[in-house]
Amino acid sequence: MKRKVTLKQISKELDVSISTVSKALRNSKEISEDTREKVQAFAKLYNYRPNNIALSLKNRKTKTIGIIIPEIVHHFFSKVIRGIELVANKHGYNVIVGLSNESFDKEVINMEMLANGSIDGFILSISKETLLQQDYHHFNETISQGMPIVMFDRVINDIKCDKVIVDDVQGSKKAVNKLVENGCKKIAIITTKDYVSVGKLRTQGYLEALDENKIHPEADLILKVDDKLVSEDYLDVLEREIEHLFKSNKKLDGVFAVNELYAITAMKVARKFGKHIPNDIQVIGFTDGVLSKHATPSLTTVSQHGQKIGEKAAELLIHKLEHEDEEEQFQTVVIETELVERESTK
Amino acid sequence: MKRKVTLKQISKELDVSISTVSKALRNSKEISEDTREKVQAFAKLYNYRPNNIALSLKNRKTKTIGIIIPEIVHHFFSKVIRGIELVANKHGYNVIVGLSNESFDKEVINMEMLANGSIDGFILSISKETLLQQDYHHFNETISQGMPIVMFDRVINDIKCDKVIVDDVQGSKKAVNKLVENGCKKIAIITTKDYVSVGKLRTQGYLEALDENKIHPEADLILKVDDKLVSEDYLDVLEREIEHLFKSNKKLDGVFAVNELYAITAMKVARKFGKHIPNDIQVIGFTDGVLSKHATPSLTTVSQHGQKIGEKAAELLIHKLEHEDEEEQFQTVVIETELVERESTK
DNA sequence: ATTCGCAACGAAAACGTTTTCGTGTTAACA
DNA sequence: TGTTAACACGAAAACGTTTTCGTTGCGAAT
Repeated sequence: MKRKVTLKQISKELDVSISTVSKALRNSKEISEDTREKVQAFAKLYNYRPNNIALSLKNRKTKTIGIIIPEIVHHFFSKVIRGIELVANKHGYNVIVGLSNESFDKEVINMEMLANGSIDGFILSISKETLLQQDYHHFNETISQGMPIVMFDRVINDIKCDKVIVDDVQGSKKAVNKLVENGCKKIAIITTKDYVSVGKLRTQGYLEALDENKIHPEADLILKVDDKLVSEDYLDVLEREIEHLFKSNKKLDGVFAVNELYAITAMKVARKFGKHIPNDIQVIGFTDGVLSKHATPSLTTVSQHGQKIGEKAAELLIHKLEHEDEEEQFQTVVIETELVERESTK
Repeated sequence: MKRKVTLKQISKELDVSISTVSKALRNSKEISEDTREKVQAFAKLYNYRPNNIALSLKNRKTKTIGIIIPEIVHHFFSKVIRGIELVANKHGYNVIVGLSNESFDKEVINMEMLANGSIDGFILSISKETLLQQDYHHFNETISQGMPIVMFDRVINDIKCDKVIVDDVQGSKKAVNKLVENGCKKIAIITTKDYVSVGKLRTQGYLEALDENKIHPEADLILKVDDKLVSEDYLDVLEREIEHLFKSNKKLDGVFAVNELYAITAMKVARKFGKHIPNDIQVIGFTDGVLSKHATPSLTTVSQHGQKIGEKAAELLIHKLEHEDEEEQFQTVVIETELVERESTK
């Protein structure tokens, strides 16, 4: 087992100083061609690679991006990571991942672990618990220590950082408008409680679209599911609530669900009630995951372009990291959604 | 913007030496209670946290695990990551993720990036291209430099490292036996080309199970899909090949697919041919993902327990890292599969 | 003969820790 | 009074780099 070779070892071996070795390897003109070749040959032979940690310490840059997300077993988030990793790697950055598991404490702990020198900046999406408690001190603290943050998807407006979001309102309007175009008269929305910012915005889009189409919103058609507790029987609860929605609205002919799972479950319930999709009821979801593509019938969705979100977030962060001199100003980039039509609509 | 405070700054501020500050913070008995309290109060006030990079350099340990996987937008791999992250965090480790995207070059580059001091050890699953080329020098080199590796799922036998695998053969036998028990006479397998080790093993399990049940294998019933090129029309090709399988085997009544996508597609084709699932044809997949759970009909699968695989891999690696003195010996842990029965079988 | 400039290299600081090994002061003891 | 031991602290090395600032030797110019 041959340990990694260092400058010091090379210098000892060749009987020159450490500085000479370092300079020779970086092709400094200070060093004679003779010794330069000698050093480089030796380094190549022993497969010398500068130690990243030492470089990080010296440069006070780690070339590493920290990602904090609520959950990784999730199509949207993994797509975002892929996007981040793609552009990060292109710029010579690595990516370190922390999972909050939707918990405030884990979010804080993970951030503290990484903020102490391990990374140059954060890309994150806020956990539900944090959104609920509205305690954002950890974000503000890391920012005030000079570490930039880029938030995506689940963001908070009054935090001084770049943001990448989806045009949730517009996306929802596209969906609802489609349903209206396709002849739906009674359109329900299955959404989350309002503390989840994206849920709130999508609900808003739904309401605006109804308004623009001169349709009166009905409280009965708005189902706000509480997904605070991800318990074992979560799916059952969800299904029961949707069943209740169907029962109390016999004439329901359109459903807009703010995520894939809600949409799939709605289709399941519809089938249970003997409704044909899309003839009796049309369904549109949000987030373009595997489920939507491979469900039967396949699901029309508002696609979020997770990978593009990740790419943009990484670009923003890296730009900030490599242009620290520029005056501070934060932007919010909106990634366009796209309505992907499949079999669950006419 | 207040930069992170260091020992040196504290020492200057309180007019003591750096050593005194360090010792005071670590509650050394060398330091008088007086100065200890003074230092700790000051440190708390300024929210002092030791710099991870400096610690890494000093201790020659980063407390970070490098993960290299072919793809992150994949239920199985993200579950594994979740498992790794879980136990890594419990032991105070962080997790840094590199994606090979099934490419040999990216795998090598990613490993080199991380191997130069950034991490203490690797957990990885080998890319298809690497498996195809059979070039394993990068694994052997990192190992010979004293950096431990744990491989999971897609592994190579003759590399000196710990491995965590699924009992692919047994799992497949469970599936096929189930189909036989349920009365299937003509059972097909949809699998990958043999260079994907798990595909090969699952095919082997299929054949063994047939043999044990005194069923003659038929070449026509074995469909080996080439997933080397993940092209645009990959799905179409897959579908056509499966259609061909169905056409040339009219009496087909059981399908065992080595992954979720193949299984789902098989069900789709079956429906196209007017076959009812599970009455006419029963289908079993491998890997327990979202698709299986939420498809209609929901899919009976051989569950791999991705999270458990990740947990075990992390345990093995961390044990090796924290007991470097122990004599080298490598183990291969087999994670049991489990047949999860759903609607696609009787 | 003295100065100058250049080529080629080395010493040392710095990044932020921890730890080993002094060192000076004081109090107790012979 | 002189020795010793405990106490409280500081200096310095080490981890592996890069970079600034010497320093040396030597040929050329004055």
